[in-house]
Amino acid sequence: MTDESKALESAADELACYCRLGGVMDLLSRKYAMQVLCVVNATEPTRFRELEELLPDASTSTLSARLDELAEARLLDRTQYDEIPPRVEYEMTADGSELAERLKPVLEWAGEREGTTGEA
Amino acid sequence: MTDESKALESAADELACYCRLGGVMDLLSRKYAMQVLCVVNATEPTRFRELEELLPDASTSTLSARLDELAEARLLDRTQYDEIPPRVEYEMTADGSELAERLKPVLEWAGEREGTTGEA
DNA sequence: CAGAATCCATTCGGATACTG
DNA sequence: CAGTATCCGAATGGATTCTG
Repeated sequence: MTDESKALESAADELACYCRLGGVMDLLSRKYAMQVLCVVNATEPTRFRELEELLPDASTSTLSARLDELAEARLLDRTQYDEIPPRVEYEMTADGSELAERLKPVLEWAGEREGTTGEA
Repeated sequence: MTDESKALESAADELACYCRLGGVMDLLSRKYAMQVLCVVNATEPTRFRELEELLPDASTSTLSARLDELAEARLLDRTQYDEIPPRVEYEMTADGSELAERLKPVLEWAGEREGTTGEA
């Protein structure tokens, strides 16, 4: 088998996959989901308050929802310390970390593009 | 300056960016947007019909909407040939292609994860 | 501090039908 | 073939208020 046909085959495999990404992609498509992942990945252990400061446009409830979803999907871990005042920390799971690394180039691209394109 | 402090600085830069990704991320967060980008990137020039076959879960109107948005954001180009029957082809712009390449690892990860995680 | 709960406007996306 | 137009229910996210 030639390299070329191998390349074609793997392209076909990828394509076949693209139609069945369901669950995870829906999760990632929710507002700030990718940002949350990358911010936690870059600052872990991360507290709720930090997240709010780093993503000021996101509302408390949205952030909270995203955190729950990502934790339930085992992309990140939530650890609660019963102190006063209460403290909660979020950290990446191995899976979440892997995803965040792959997400980074995308968000960086998005960051560079801001302002680059003249948008009305 | 040490490598370490450089790393910290760039981490800070990245973080500062994550709060201002607005527009593009909203675009990418719409349903099937990332898939469309990657499918076109892998099959260009791509016709509407192909897209529908490769992403059968997406409705005509959703696909159409996504294509419009991505074209308007100059992530892909739309070329219309006035033949009978009509033919339209979508291709990546340089920008879109760059993004699609960065998106690929993410979608691949998503593909591998399907079935891997016991989801109800 | 770290959310949970509630309420609501808006958006999104699917189905369907129609067009050049 | 390649959409567009319309309609509508479902889901989403923001604001606000309250709690352990």
